[in-house]
Amino acid sequence: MSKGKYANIIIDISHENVDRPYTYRIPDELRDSIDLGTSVTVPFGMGNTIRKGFVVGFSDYSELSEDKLKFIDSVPEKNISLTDSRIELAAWIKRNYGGTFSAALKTVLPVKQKIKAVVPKIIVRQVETSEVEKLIELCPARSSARLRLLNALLYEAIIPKRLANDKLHISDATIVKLNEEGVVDIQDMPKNSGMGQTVSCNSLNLSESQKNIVNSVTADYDNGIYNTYLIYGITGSGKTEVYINIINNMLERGKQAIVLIPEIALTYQTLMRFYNRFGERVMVMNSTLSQGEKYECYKKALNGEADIVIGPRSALFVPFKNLGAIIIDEEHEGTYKSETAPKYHARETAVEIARMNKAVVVLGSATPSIDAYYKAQTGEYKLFELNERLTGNQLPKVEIVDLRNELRRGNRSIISERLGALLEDRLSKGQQSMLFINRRGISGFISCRACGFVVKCPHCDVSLSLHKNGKLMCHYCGYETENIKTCPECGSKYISGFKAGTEQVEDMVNKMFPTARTLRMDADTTKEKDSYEKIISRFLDKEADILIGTQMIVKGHDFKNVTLVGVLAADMSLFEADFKAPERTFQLLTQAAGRAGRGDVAGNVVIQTYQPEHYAITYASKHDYNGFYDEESGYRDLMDYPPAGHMLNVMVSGKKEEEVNLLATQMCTAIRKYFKSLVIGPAPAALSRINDIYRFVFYIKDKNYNELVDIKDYLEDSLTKIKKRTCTVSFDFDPQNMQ
DNA sequence: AGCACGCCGACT
DNA sequence: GTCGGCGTGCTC
Repeated sequence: MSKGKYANIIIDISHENVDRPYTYRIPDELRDSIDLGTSVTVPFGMGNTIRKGFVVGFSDYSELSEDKLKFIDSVPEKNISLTDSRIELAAWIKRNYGGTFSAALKTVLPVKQKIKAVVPKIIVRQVETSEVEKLIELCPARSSARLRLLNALLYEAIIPKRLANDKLHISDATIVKLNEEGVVDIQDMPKNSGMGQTVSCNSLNLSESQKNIVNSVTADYDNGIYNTYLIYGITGSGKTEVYINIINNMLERGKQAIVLIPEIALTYQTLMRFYNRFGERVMVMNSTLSQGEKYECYKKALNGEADIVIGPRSALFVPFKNLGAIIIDEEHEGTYKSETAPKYHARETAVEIARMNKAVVVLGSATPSIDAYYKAQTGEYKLFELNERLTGNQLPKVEIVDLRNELRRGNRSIISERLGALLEDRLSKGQQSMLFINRRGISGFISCRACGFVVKCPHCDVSLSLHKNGKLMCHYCGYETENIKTCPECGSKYISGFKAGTEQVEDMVNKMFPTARTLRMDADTTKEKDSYEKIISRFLDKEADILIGTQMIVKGHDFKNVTLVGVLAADMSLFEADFKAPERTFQLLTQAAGRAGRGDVAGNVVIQTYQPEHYAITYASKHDYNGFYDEESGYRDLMDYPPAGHMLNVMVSGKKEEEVNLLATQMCTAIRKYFKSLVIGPAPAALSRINDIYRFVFYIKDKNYNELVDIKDYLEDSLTKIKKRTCTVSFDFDPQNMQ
């Protein structure tokens, strides 16, 4: 980006009221030392208080007249302080994932929300109550707020400031006045006590292969080698214990660690294992944490009050001073990719943060993402395997049921004869079952219930979606064709979109087994706070025989009494309009299968599908990750899909359809003219209109990621040259879901 | 966050 | 009228 006449500066005040760029004039003598991300000091506010700020952009003209703009005050000596490294990180995120600089800054730095106090303060009474009584008598009747506070101080020697502000409606001005008079003192809320007991290392009962991982990682670290490691370990092979021991070694070296977990998988048990080992040195962040509470976590990290943070994607940005390791559990999970701009991937960002801080990254999964395993194959990551179950129990028996045969035999229900028989058997034995209905990709693909044929795009090899206009459409390239009434393969008229929800399944089960007690878990039944945990614990307490649910039932939980898992329509996720569909299907099926027989009794898994010969399903049924990887990565290579190549998804949205379409088309034309990367589209997005905002997407493919970054920079730069812009443009690198 | 503006009740 | 507390809104 070229330097303009003015600098856009974000003021370093973590408060949303001032969280926007301000335009400043650049003094000539400072012009050379000012760049994107430079920290500067500027006069701010009516009193022209000198404050710190960050340069987040340049512009040539301003909406305000020039005489109203102030000059940048100075550029302080460039010290590599923590904030600077955060800016560097924000710059990296902005460069690699697009979006605004302030959005990147905001992902990296916590912003204080409206009501939340950043530092909880307390008001401490400094005088005797008799003195307070005198002050109340002397208090003029107009000083109502002062009176309220004094009255409260008669009863309480210490009042949390937030309570005084919110509940007693006393503004800071009143409190400050009383403070100046020496009546009260304003102090920080005291910390919870008892911090920092050290925990001795006891890696006693690690298996040989577990020890090997811990020792190699630690030895590398001690030799100044900061690698990224991928632990491919089947469910129950003890990955958590490996993480704990690596972290422990880091703590012994005075380093800190970040542990990322997919939101839903942070179970009470996992948490307690960390607490038992590391006590109060552990901070937990969950997704329900407010910005203010996140800010508290960041502060604790800066003050050295904690050494370990466990949390979702955003925990990555906890600013430890001596970061030693970043652990990413269930590395393959889609939640590690941000859905809002900047759409960063936690895995790649973790690797970058580790590089900046000289730390190691440890990834773990029972079904590694193709991306990560690919990098392990090329040597970019170091691979470890854990392939024995510590408890020694066997993997469950997996059967595939061909739903096309069920239809032929006249069974139109969603539950096959075989699954029905097994359910009955488990009910009679008092054992529990889980029915998993794969809701992913439910939107729109057309398949034949007689032969399993799926209508696909002739150019992109993804399934076509049924549009409201009654036509079938490809969301990659915009290819369009008429909907079909009969199957072109077998002539059956049972060709349509697949419709089945958890509710219908529950009704069906209740009809088939009137005595069975069922529990349902899906987006509807888990809306309320804690309802997810409630359903899980009710099922653990054997309050139900059958748990029916969407993907959320197959993540992470150990149900000792479950001996049967039924996957109702495995291929649903297989044909969503997305090249990652087979990968996700394989992962889901493997996880679902892993839920059966975790106790002493061997389990059964029934996978119902219209596509029994699809490689994602056959390899999952054989517990064969490597077989699946070989086939899938070969396919990605062939199509230049990630990780073999890279993709950039550009979404253009705006109120007027023609304008959006025009801009998207112009952008595509320009890229085709100036770059040699392959451009696909534009096409209307899968959700082509949301709240009367029209959305068009196009894709750019290239072997070289940086080529895509250049295209993004080019597009962003040309966008700033458009005077009146009515459309917004957002970027998604190597998208998790196609739009 | 922190400063000033202006509203409003109270006192001269 | 004038003084001063206290909430509100703005800061390039």
